[in-house]
Amino acid sequence: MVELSQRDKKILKAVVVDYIKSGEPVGSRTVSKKYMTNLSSATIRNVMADLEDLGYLYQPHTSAGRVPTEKGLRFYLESLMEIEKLGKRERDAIRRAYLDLTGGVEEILKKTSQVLSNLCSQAAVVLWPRLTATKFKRIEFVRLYRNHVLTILVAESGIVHHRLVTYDEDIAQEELDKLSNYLNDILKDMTLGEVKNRILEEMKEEKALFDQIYNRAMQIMKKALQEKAEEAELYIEGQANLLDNPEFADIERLKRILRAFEDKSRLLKLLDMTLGSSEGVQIILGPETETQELNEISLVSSTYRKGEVVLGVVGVIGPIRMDYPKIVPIVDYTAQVLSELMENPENMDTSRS
Amino acid sequence: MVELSQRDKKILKAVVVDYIKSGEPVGSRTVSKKYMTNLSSATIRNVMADLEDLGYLYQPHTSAGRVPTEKGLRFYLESLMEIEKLGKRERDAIRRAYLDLTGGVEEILKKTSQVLSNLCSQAAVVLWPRLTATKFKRIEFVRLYRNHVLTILVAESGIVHHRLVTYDEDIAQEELDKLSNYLNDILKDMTLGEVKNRILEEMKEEKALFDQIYNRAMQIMKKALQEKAEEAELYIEGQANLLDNPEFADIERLKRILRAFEDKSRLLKLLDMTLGSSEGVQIILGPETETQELNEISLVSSTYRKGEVVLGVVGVIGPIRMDYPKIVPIVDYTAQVLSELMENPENMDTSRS
DNA sequence: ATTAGCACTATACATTACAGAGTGCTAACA
DNA sequence: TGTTAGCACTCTGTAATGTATAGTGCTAAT
Repeated sequence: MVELSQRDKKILKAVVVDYIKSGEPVGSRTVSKKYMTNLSSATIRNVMADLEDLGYLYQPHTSAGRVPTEKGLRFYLESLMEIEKLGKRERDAIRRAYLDLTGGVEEILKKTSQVLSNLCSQAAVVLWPRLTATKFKRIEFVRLYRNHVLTILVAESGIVHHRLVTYDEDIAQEELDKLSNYLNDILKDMTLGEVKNRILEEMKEEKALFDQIYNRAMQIMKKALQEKAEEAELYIEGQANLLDNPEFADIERLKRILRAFEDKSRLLKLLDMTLGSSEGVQIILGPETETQELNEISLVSSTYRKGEVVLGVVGVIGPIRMDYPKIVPIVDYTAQVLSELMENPENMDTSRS
Repeated sequence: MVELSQRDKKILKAVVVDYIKSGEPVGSRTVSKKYMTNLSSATIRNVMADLEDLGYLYQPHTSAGRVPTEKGLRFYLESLMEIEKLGKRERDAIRRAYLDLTGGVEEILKKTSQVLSNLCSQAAVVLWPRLTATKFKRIEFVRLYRNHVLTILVAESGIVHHRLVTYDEDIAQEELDKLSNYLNDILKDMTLGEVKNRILEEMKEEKALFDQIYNRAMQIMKKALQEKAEEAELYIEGQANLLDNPEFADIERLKRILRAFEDKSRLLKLLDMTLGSSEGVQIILGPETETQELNEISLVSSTYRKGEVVLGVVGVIGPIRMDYPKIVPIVDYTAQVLSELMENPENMDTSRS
């Protein structure tokens, strides 16, 4: 593998930057004039031919300029990109967006997706806090009708999960209240991950066989906690923004992408990939996922946290050609602000005054 | 206003039907050949010219065929359309879709939007049961942090509304439990509309000034019931289906429509219009709403009910040129099935066996 | 009242021509 | 030896042109 010289990198960078701006293949003349006035277009041409041989650039046809390949883009993202610094004005705009919210965490998350999609002029996506990461606050059982119990699970963050479970006996509301009281008592201050484990564990023990109340409580609770794969655990916002990108003028392409959005499971998988990652912004290029449907888009994302615990993911989805230097710091900062809000929800109110 | 002769109507109908099928202006020759073999194209031409003068048809340019105007379409829908009968196969398909659902009403509604968008190959929309129409089942208060109470309202249908309210005093969880117990007691068996009225009414009375528990309960309950205008009270499904319509090949048009969908308030208003309507399917053509954003689409909708009480609306959204004879009965039947399910949720389980 | 026939018109489509942008290569230059 | 000017070549996009097609309105004949 040949090392790129300083000059090669500079030219590669110029091509990527210009391509990101214009969306069109960039020729040697453009690079020479706009980015490297000390070199002639002929020289640039030679270098670009080399870069093409090395797989960083690609030529749509003989007499066209060059377009970065996935490899070229990735190299740019890793080593060449100069992230813009976020201006005070933008930082304020992001913070201010949260000021007049009165509702709970859901509202904050929804607002976040709006902020991101507006500021970046692309689609934005927000993955909800994972159940396992948040703390248990309260459980409530409501008998709706025969054999059917509505379970309402409240996380410490204020997020509410509810679920209708069936139980093979019909339990009166009075007894359900006892069960929930019991559970509220013993599950206090655990994370939902711990809750789940504990329940699975204790159901194995003999005690379950003899203590009916205990047994029922555990059974219902277990059902309440079952992850429903279909559940919409994410917001997508600003899909219409995607239409502003010239690369999506092609209807067929657009259709593929919108369909991918409707079936949220694929996106979930994508976002899950970034959940485990370390701090900071991550960029996933569509082709890297090897998922046909996401081939033409890319994701700029970051996790948000409460203290050290990763809760979820926020990100921006757009075409592979995105204005990364602008978007990366926005996602970064938004995720930070969101983490602060998660840490201390009362902030929101005090900052209003 | 001149009355249309039988023949005029037949020709108008032919134009509309053919236009709905093909999406292109239909000429006299086509009508003569495909729909009225007993008449020559010249005769048809004369009639069509008359229909144009009367405002039922419109000619994009001198040498093109005719396209129905809004007036023409409306006339067709009211008096000429022959609704197709829904085959047993389709009826079964709709019923079967609900069989394997385990969750509550939300899941049913979501499924409904999927069913409609699939069967009609357009976007589908489902308006949730209005708060006021459903019966109160239970209220729960959870203290999240200082001055912040999470209120959880369960309707008899199993729909859960939750909301974070602030209260100017910090109330301990023990007291909140008392308050909710009190409310659960006195609000039993009322509809949420009645609940709201009763609370507003009683807060005026003097009792509120003296009885602190009573007072607090009412205050918080009132806040919990406040309709949040922004709340997403509807599902939209199958937006990508719209891309299959040739009329939406134009990106600009598509953009306008997707933006209209993102701002749900406009759609809500549209659906509200049909809420008050009598039984059966209603069709609203975009231009009739006089809302710029909805100008190019139309809505086929029906209410769904529990007994005599109208709960919400289901519908199909597509281009003004839609296959109404096919879609109307689908919407109609789906709304019926949905009403049955609302009436008696246990149906779902029994039919599974 | 209906229709055949004809002149007329607008669109859609294919063909052609041409300008523009870009390349690779060669030869000259510092 | 690295850089550059110059030139022939290639591909695309666009504008201009001609032609086929589908449709109309009108008139005169049935």
